[in-house]
Amino acid sequence: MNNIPAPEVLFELADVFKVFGDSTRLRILYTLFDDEQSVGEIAESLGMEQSTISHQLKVLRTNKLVRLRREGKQIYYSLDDDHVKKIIEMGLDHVLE
Amino acid sequence: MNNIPAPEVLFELADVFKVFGDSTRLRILYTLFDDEQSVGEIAESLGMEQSTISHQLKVLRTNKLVRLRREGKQIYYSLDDDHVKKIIEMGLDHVLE
DNA sequence: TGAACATATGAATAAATGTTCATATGTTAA
DNA sequence: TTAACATATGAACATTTATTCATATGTTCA
Repeated sequence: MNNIPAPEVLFELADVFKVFGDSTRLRILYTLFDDEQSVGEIAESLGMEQSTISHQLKVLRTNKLVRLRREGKQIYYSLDDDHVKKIIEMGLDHVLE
Repeated sequence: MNNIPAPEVLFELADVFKVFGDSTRLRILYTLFDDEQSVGEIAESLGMEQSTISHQLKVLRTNKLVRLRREGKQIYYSLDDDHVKKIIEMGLDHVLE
């Protein structure tokens, strides 16, 4: 796996890491580590504007890091797959070493 | 591991991912996957300005993703540890899935 | 010492990005 | 249908960031 990936893959890869590269998005992801939460719950729990959370959830969604489920008026977000946790764990290992 | 890390850890974590979130830096890291390279070699191989590479190597160095070794006039850079490869592999898995 | 070379660095600029405010969209219940 | 609520979205603004150019620093060799 020593070759540089094709440009479009490389840009996608950079984009994925960019998504993890913001503390607000990391906090949102951590909030979803245990179980799904509605937009309002996340905003409340992080003490941030609903709008901010919504914008960032869109970024997370676009990059397939979270998925959503509608239930009545609320929309519940959850982590999309296990990569998310693993990537964060890897990063944390590096920071804490 | 369900708790949100302390703010300063969180910011560090975001910073690390930020470093991976740029295609130039990813290309530099890939260039170093096999073995060490001098600044000039990297610049040449990527077809970019020496100055650009030097600036980005500094970012990589600051975040402990690469280390350097001086040999005469040249400075050879190499990956600092295995986390680097692993983190990139994880990201790639996510992109390619 | 001085010339040649390799790398680093500072300032400037353009582009990307996170947050806020205001408002739109969509859902529920009366 | 309308009111109330939850979420999404667009525009604006401030901040961050990647690249370039010019130049400084540091090393080798004559």
